[in-house]
This record gives sequence, structure tokens and C-alpha cells, in this order.
Amino acid sequence: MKRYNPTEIEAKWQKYWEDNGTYTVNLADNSKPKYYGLSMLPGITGAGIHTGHGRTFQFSDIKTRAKRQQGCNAYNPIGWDSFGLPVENYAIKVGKKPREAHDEALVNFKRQLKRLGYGYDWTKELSTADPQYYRWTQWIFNKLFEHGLAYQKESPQWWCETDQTVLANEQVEGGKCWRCGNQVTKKNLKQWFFKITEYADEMLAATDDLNWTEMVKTMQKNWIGRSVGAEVEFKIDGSDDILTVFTTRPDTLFGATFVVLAPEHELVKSLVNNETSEAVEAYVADAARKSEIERMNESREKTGVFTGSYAINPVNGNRIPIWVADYVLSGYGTGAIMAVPAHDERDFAFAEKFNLPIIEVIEKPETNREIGVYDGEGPLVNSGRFDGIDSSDAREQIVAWLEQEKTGHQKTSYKMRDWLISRQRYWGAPIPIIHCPTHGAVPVPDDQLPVLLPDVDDFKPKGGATSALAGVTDWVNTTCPICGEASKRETDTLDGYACSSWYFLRYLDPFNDKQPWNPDIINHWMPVDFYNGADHAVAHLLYARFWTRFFYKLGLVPNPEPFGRMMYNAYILAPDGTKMSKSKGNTIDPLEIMDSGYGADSLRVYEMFIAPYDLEAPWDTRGVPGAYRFLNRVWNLVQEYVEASSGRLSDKSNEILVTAHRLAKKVTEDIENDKFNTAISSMMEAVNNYYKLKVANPIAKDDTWTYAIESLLMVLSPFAPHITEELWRQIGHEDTIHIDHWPKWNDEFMTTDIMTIVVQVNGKLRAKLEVEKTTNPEDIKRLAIESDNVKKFVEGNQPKKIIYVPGKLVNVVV
RNA sequence: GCGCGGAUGGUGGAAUGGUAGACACGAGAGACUUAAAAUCUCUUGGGCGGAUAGCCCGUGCGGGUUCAAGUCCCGCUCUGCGCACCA
Repeated sequence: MKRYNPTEIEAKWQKYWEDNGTYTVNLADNSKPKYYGLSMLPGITGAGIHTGHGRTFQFSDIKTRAKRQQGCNAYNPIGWDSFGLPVENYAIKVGKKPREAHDEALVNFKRQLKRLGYGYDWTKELSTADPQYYRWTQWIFNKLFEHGLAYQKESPQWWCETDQTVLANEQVEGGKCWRCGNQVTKKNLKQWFFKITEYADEMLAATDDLNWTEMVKTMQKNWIGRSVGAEVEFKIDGSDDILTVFTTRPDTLFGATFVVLAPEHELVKSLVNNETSEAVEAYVADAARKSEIERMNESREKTGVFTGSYAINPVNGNRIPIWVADYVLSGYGTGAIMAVPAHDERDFAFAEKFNLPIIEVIEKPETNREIGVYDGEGPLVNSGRFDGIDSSDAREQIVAWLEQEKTGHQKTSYKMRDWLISRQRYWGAPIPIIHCPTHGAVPVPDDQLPVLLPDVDDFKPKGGATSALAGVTDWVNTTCPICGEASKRETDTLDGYACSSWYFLRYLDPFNDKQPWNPDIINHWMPVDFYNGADHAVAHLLYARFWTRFFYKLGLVPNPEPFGRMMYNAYILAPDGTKMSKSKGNTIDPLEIMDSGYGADSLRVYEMFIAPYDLEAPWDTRGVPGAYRFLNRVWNLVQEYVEASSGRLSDKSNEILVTAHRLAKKVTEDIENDKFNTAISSMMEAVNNYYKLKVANPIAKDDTWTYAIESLLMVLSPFAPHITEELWRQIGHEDTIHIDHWPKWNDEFMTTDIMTIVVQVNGKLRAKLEVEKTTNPEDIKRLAIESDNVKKFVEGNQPKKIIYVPGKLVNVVV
């Protein structure tokens, strides 16, 4: 009898799979149904992955493996998110050039992923920093530019002083840089944007129907942040200027007692007079100096100054003061609001502090009379001819009236801003633009792509709002593609997120040098059937959706949404219950565990068994040995089968078949429903069962045990691909278990002739009955009330009711 | 503050409204062994009990619906995550 030696068999089968192209997919083969499984592109930011990452990759591996075994042409590719800030920062940290640092780090990444036995098609590996890849990223930039979705604009932008670059809104988390965690400030700069807001509405509308983890859908909806309201025009008293405000509550218009502008609002300068100008200018200058985060952290104590001017409320002609305050944000709506202190908390706080009038225009419900601010619905008061109308109806009527008077209109606003994509950093795809004195920003013609990133010795950011590329004069100096005039190249590079917004399409045609992909292949393979990750719930997924929608409009992809099922999994915590991180030194290297003799399969089984996918759970160092014990039991069980004599039939084989067929069904359904932990526990249960059953029914090479052993190996295979391949061969098969081998089950085998009926009295368990499946319900009820322990609780009373749930329980109500 | 989750043994967790605690870890006992490791078998929510007879209690707290509630409804507490002066 052979002993289970993971180290030996895992190396052997990994080599076999590679040599035989077991996971190499012919993308042109349409003879089988397709299945496209993917985990988010790994970023090369350090020397490798930890067990938390490993788990993330494994989800798509298992889904894809199961489908491959079930007869699909199943594709699980791998590649590297090589461009961008994280890689460049890593390079600075290790004191090497980005390319060099990246390539060196990649060695360990690959070693880890290969040792973990993922069923990747390594022949189609890609990297976003490969010129043959970023050539097409630049091509996509050109297409966006051509369609007016890439543009340059000067505006205040998030700026990270540490990383010396601007950041997209999605990359600022709680006022801090997503990479270095330091506070960001705003800087007025001319930058490139992608017009993602163009798709805000349709992405929002499509979100509800996505088969995605609910939390991610909610986060995306909140991020898009659609608000339907109105823009209302206020005349400025004594001036021809018009002040437009945005509000979601036009029904409260009669309650507006002042107007507030953001400090950055363009009209501020023209509204001041001799007495107020000094104070207002000081206030504006102060606000500009402070970062947004400082404003936020200052305990939300309202500050502001009066401009000296007044606005006229269009509905009632009231003359109300115009203030400047930093609680109004310049980037949202019109950067100006009408303040209704009676029905908005922030306005109320401001009014209280500066003694501004408060007028109630919505009647508070009886129960809420006490509270100061009421922001709910109710009949209008103090609102002229709209009095008595419920606020929800008044909303529309007031807007209709404004539209008629041409002093306002309905308006939808979004929190989402356009995607800022220029980075003042070296390590990225150069933005393929040439600045011509005559023609302005001119895209580099498609046939001249890629614009290669030049090799430079000093790539580090110098500050001053340009990347290191600005110093490469013979690269910067070029001629205009239109007129040939001396021009300069754009020296900003593309946000790394841009590079990773379309990789799932390139995977389907990675070597195409004529076009980014062949639409015929994409039509067959898209969308991605299963996508998962533990990060990037907003930015990456929104960007990828945006681009896919754009490609859809160009007829380049068959579906506006890139990802079918998107599963957002939780991270595994370190044994101490905190987040695993390099800096804390509490990460666990999968190589270490595998090298200690447990092998990849035990690690893989534990990673799935530890908790459901969406729950954070601390790493238990005793977990892998536990999984190893289970696999060892499988191994020993199969060894008995290998050594058993053939042809003998066990006489009482029914329970073995019940166990086997139930298991096949359960694991199939669990994998389908992403319940990987219970799939494993049911396999453990079945194996425990087989150990008991083999005492009375010794393992033999009969139909019953053959089905039990083979189906066990097949359903275990996506989780533990090496041991199952080895045992599959040992029991006599010559082909790989990983293609087209999945058990069929038969519901007829899933029940025994005897069923257990639970007997309750008033809902409490009092007895159990073992009866023949064919027993009729009346007999079961009779047996139930006659059983001794039930009699004791019924105590001669006549049962009021007897409820029988067929095949399950009897509840006697007394 | 708003939004979305979560709360079950010593631990990770399981449970279409129908036997709460599957499975695993840990712990304890036994078998094998000169011994240890490995392996195999059994026990393991708390309490009463000689009992693997039976009973009582038990899924964060307080109510409710139901023949029956961890599960559904209402009101709380704590906690994780996301967003956060978005008018």
C-alpha cells in the first residue's frame, strides 16, 4: 500500500498537465459550451502572494475546473497588472528600475501560482506593461478621444504630495491616497479625463439586474449617486447675474431663507461690496489653503461669511441674503444651494449659528412636533397657492411652475465625476497625444502605436506636476501628425486602472497584432461567466463596465456588461484576527506551508473549508493539518479499492449508493451556488460514512464501490486536483480526471426504505419513529400518539390537532 | 448621520419556517506500539441523572406572528464594512 506523499505527486502531475496542455484552451473551438472564469488581475506590488490572495484565485479555479469536468470548454487565464503607481512605488522601495523590479518579483509570483496547481492556461499569459498589450490600451484611448469621451480640462484635482501625482476620485479613500495612505490636497491642474459620467444613468439602471454580490452593487449605486431634483434660478438683486442652485427638494422652495455658494464659486467675486470684500476674500483664500479633508475633520462646525448681496426667490419674490460657506461643495450640482433651515439639518445648523430666519413650509406629523428639523414629507404650509398639497406632489407642481416661468427646470445630478486618467508618473502607458501649436492635442495615429515608454535611468517623480518623461527631450520633441510642425508629446501616463479595464477581452485573443481582439471570438466567449476578487468593489469594476459599454456601442463586444456572476469574497485574516499585511509581518506564504510537506491540495482544501466565501475568518495554523488528515483518509480508502479483488458484489450496498449519489448532487449544487465550505464538509461526511460502511461491506471492485470511489474523486477534483488525478490513474484510468469527468446521480438512490419521523408535542421533540416509506399518514399519526413518551405529555387529553409533514415530522398539539 | 451585512459551543462554522450545533479544530478516553509519531474507534453546548433512559435550559436583548422561530415581523444593543456637509 502506497503512502500519500503530496510533494511527489504534485510535482509529477503539474509537469504532466503542462506537458500535455491539459488546461490549454482552443478559443476557436465552439464544439462544447464555453465557460469563462476569472479572478481579478493580480498586481505585482511585492515579492508574492499570501494565503489570503491564494484563496481568492482559488474560487475561479474551482468554478472553472468543475465546468471543465462537466463538459465545458472552460478557460481560466492568468496575467499581470504590471503598469501603474503600485509597481513604480515598489521599484523605488527596492531601488531598481520598474521593469527590472517587476520582472524579478514576477518570478516568485509564478512559482507560487504554479505550485498551487491552478488550472491556468499559461500559454496565454499577458502583462499590461507589454508593448503588444499597451499598444491597444492606447488604441482604446484614441477611440475614446475620437468619440469625445477623452478630454482635457483644468480644474482642482486631488493631489498626492507623497506620490507626486494626481488621483482619480475613486482612488481617494477618506481623504487619503489609496496607495500611500497620506492626506491628499487639491491642486488646480490641466488633466486628461474619460467621460464616465456619460454612462452614469445606464450603468445605474443596469446595476440592479446584475448577478453580483449585493454589497458591491449597493456601493456602485451609491458611488454613481443619482439624485433627481431641480435647478432653480435666483435673480441677484441689483445685478443682471443669475444664480443657479441645485436642490432635490423644490417643494421646500418657499422655505428658502438664504443662499449659499461654495468658496470656489465663480460669482463670489462679483457679489462682494466694499464692506464685505475683505472678509470674503480671506475666507475664500483660507478655504483654498485647507485640504478638503481638513474641512471635513473640523467637527463640521459651520463657518461662512455674508457676501453683502441678495437673491430673489422666484416663487415669492423674497429678498434673501447670499452667503459663502465651505459646507457647500463646488464639484457637485451647481456649487450653490438654496438653504431651507426648517427642513435640512445642515442649513439649520448654519441658520442657528448666524441667526438667519427659519420658515417651516412642511407640516410636521403629530409625533415629530418636538424635533427641530423635519426632512420628511407632509402637506405644504406658508407656500402660497401650494398650501395643503403633499410635498411629494408639490415637488412636481413647483418644478412645472418654474419651467413655465422659465426660472428653473428638472435636473438630475450625480455624485460620480469624470475619471481622471493622467498620472505624473513614469511607469505607465504613455498617453498617445501630441501637442501641436496649431492643432492642439492630436492623437498619435493608430498605425504609429504603440507610443513606447522610453527607458530612463531616473524615473522617480520630481514634482512640479510632470512625470520623468518630461526630461527625455528627444522623446518629447516630435512633429505634428497633421501638419508636421514641431510639437511635444504628452508626458503624463495613463492611470494603471485604465490598463486593467479591458484585459479580460485581450485574454480571448492575446496575440492579435491587427486589432485589440477578433469580435468573432469575443462574441462567443463574452461575458465572463464568473468573476471574483476581494478588492476594487468600486473603481475597477465601474471602469471595466464603462469601457465595455463603450465597446458595445462600437459593436466590438456582444454585451454591455462584462461580468455575469461577480462574487466579492472576503479576505482571510491573520491568525491574530487582524488584516494580513506585509508591513505587519503577519502574512502566511503558501510556499512555506506547501514546502513543509502538506502540499498544495491540503492548503487548497483548507482555504475553502475555513469559512463561507463572504466571511472574514482568521487563519488557523491547525487548519491545513486537518485538511491533510481528510485527504489522507481519502487516499487510504482508495488504496483499499486499488488492492481489492474484482467482481464481488456486496450484498447490502444500498447505503453506499445513497451516500454516493447524495454527495454527487450536493457538491454539484454547492459549487454552483458558491458554497465551497459545505461542499467540503459533505465530502468529509461521505468519507466518514464509507469508513463505517466498509466494515460490513468490504471495499471491492464492484459497481457500488466503483461508483462511490470514482464519484468521490471527481467531485473532490476541483478542490484537490493533484491527489485526485493520482488516485484516478491508480484505479485504472488512462486519461486525466480533469476533462469531462463528473458524476451523474440518480434521485432514486437517494432515499432508503426506512424513514425517520420526528414526533413533537407542541413543537418540542419527544420521540422518533422509524417507519417504512410506504406507511400511510394515518398510521404514522397513530403510531406517533401511541409512543410512550408522547403519551406522557398528552396525559390523556384529546389532541387538538395533529400536523403531519410528509416524510419529516408529526406535531401533536394539545 | 446614511447604506449593506453580521451576532449560534472552548474555536472556525452548519441548518428550503420543521430533530439547533453538521463538518472541522481543540480537548478527553481507548486500540495498535517496547515507546513516540502516524493511524483507527469512541466521547465532547450547559445543568439534573448511574445511564449511550428521560427531563430542564440554550442561537446578542425585549416583544410579536405561527401547530412549530436561529430562520419571518416590530423595537433595541453591540459589531464589521462601505459612503460621508452630494443639498
